[in-house]
Amino acid sequence: MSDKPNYKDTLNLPKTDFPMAAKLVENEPKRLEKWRELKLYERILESRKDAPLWVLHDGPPFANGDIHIGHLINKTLKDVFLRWHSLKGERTPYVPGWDCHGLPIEHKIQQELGPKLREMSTVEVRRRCFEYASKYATLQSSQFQRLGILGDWENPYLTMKPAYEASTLEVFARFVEAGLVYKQLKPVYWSIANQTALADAEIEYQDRDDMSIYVLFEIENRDALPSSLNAPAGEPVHLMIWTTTPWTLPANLAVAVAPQGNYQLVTFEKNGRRFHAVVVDQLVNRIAEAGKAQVVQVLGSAVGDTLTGVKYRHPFMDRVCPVVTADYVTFEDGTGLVHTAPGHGEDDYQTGRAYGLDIYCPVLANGRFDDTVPDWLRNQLVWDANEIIIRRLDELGVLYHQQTIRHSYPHDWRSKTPTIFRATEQWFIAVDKPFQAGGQESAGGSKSLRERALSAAKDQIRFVPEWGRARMTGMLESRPDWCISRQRAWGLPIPVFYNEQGEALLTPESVRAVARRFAEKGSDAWFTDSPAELLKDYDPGPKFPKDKLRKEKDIFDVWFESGSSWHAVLLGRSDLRYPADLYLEGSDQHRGWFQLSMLPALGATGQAPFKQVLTHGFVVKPDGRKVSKSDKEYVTATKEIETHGADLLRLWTCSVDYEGDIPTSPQVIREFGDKYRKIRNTLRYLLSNLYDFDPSADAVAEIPASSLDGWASAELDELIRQVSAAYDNYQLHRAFRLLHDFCAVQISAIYGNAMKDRLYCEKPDSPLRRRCQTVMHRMAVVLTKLLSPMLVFTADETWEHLRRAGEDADLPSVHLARAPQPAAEPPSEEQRREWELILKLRDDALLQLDALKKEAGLNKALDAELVFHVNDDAIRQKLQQYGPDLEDMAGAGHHAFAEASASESAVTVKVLDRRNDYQACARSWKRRPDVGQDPNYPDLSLRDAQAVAAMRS
RNA sequence: GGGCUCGUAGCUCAGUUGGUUAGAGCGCGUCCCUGAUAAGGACGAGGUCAUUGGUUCGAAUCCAAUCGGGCCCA
Repeated sequence: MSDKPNYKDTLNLPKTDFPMAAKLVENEPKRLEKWRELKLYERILESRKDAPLWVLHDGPPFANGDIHIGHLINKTLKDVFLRWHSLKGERTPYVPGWDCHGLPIEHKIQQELGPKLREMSTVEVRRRCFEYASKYATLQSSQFQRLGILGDWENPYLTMKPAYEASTLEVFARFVEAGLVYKQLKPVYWSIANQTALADAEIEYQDRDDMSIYVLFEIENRDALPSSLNAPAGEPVHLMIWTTTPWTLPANLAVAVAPQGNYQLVTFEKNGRRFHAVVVDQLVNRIAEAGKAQVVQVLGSAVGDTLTGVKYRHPFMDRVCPVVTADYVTFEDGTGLVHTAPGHGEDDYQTGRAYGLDIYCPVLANGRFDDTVPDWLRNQLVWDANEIIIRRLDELGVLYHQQTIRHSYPHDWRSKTPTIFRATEQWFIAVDKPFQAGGQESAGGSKSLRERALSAAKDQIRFVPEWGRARMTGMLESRPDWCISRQRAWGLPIPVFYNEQGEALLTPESVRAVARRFAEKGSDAWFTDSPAELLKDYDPGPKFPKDKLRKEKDIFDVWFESGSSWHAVLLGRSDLRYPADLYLEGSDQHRGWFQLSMLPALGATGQAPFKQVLTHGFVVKPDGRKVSKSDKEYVTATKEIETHGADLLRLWTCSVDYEGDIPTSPQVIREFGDKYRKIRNTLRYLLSNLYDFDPSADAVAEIPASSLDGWASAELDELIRQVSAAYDNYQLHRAFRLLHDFCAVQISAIYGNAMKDRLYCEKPDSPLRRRCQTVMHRMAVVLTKLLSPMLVFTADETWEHLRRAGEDADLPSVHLARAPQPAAEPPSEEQRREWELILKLRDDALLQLDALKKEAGLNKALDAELVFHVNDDAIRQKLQQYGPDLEDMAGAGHHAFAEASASESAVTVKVLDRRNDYQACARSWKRRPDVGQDPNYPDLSLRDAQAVAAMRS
């Protein structure tokens, strides 16, 4: 220690227990415990029980595995918006949910059971699935809670709960009532090995060698051919098609052409034999080459559209079929004419429906042909049929060419065998059939689901971002009827019964009868109870004797269940309301949950289930590409939370523009820690300078505008306005940046830095110091509140270290507080210009200080003096009101005024090195002319001398 | 292949109805402070606004095409 007088003890140096290191990982769980004891969620709702409701309806994640980064982003966004609305004083109940039924869980259980599966009953398998889903719903619940998501975690909704199942059936009953449910054949992936339908998720693509063939179909009505083809009189004319699945030819019911394609009638010669065939112009040469044939001549051409009306005779089935047009016809392979079998392909099926063709499928569940085909094919396995059919076509003289190709082909992922497309009976909801919604005559009259959905998307829903509307509209325009049946065990049974004649019993009341049973016993009842028990109080009439009924085997598409959540949750709970204010999910849900919630809601009530739809993008690697689990950039949500704490992950989520892709990696998140620390340290600095400040006793009522305090106060008001607007518009990254930059610039670089001298050196209760503390205290309160939706843990921690007054005084948590309001109207234009001038002078001074540092070794701004050259009395008087701000804003020791020369602008600042002119005050380190003027304290400036004297008296 | 969408400094973001040398914060570099100290401050270097071609007196901003991503389909 030096023997110079040490004045450090006489300073009001910052003091606080608020630690610099957050130790989030260690401390967050303790705070969760505090909230639990406080019953924070219930308490917040209670404190807003008469306030307007704001309802966000949670989309149910699948109850499978740990939460991942997408869940983290989704739930964080929901929580932040809920908390913002709560901060604004609204009542924001939040009921989380889980999607529990479905294939992934059923598969998992099947894998676990292995061969034992065959010995188990459906009910036993379903019980395992139930346990599995319960386990993961519980696990994810705890992980979400660890993230700080506030909600009714004691009473979440699960789609497999009996009450929920019954509610889903009620939605179905309304569809039945509206007359929109029907049954029809539709091709699905079919595993011959397991004799079962397969979902998309059960398909894996493997390379396979198949025989591809070019086949000639003879045209039946030659007079329908466009004359521009110049078909030669008296000779047969053919359509040439190409297929890699010869076994589907018996089910051929049409040939599709591209409506805008340019087709030619070509005379080919192969092995000395001539024939005329229609093919697309750009493939003529490739066809000739492939078949080692010559193009003798091109007879004529015609556009695809003009070929409709042409009919051809099937080469070995007794039928005549049409030429149709389809958009999916391409000219990359084949002939430009596509063999169409509506019972054996998705595209073919759509075309078949469009043209009113049969959905004909002569293939049985065991992969063998039925009796509707010629003798020579009957009972043949489709794979064997390939060769038989090719041989037959050759014999008939209509096989132009055959060659082996290797292509990627869908396989059953369990048996590893190739699948086929096979038409089976499925249940549908009609989207184009007009109906009366839910008995509400006023709700749109007699319109179809599609019309209602399009109209709702057009002008009844707000989309964030706005382009969601276009995306949803496009999907609604093109979507086919909704196929709601699945051939699975783990799901909600479709409550249909069949009598001995195979007629279906499906009425609103039969569905409701089953729903009542499910509400009591859960949907397992479908597998344990008899039809008579399931229909207990319902009389289906003489056509359907209860003791002779057979139960449907199909279950619902899980989307029908999650898409009915508005009914089970929003209408089913008294604390919520229908429709919801907001649905918020990833942008993939335009097709998924958003659309498939809208359809049931419109079908049952005529009203969309949400007023606003918000979507967020997906996580990608820093280079913008898709991430996979094996990438080093893959982020494991649970691991990141354990490493950095939830608040950091939450803040990071709020910092990115979620409308687009979200670049992420462990490194990105780690480096983001700087932003958190900046905010935390700024809060800590504010708190540390408020240790002796009691807002209810020490606050200064008037903050003069012409002061840094006035400027800072106005900046804070502006921050409140802008952050509030950003939250209201769901622009979290904007809110984050405003808050962060306010900490970094307004407080840390400018205001907080400038105020050090007076905070530390003025006597504790000096007006100047108290005025600054008044502003800083408001800053701390405002920042804590505005940050509280994002930094739920840190803001609450800050709250505890903050001495509070008024309505905030007794609140045990910041999450019970109300949003901050600006203290004053926005400043006048004139006032704004005045502050701009002050900050401009500050910038000038800092540049000069930097120059002096480099040129003269002036390292401490306190050794410098700012001299303001002013040639305007009004400006001088204005500046003088700023007092010590004029030196403190640049960290200088002293300031003075001087006359400006006429050539200079109204006011300029000159920075002077005063190391050889003034003494430095031993206490404030400010170098100024008044040091030593008080004989009792020869080493102090007057201000410091008075401060020390006051404290020692 | 189709629908929707994105592409501004190393990173995260601003850039209103087209108008002076394209901004901020962070990071980085250099330096300062040591009374916010595993903190704080100052200054500085970074961009052919994905590319190309149009419209215009003038375009990051409007139009078209191309390239490269993403989501959903096929």
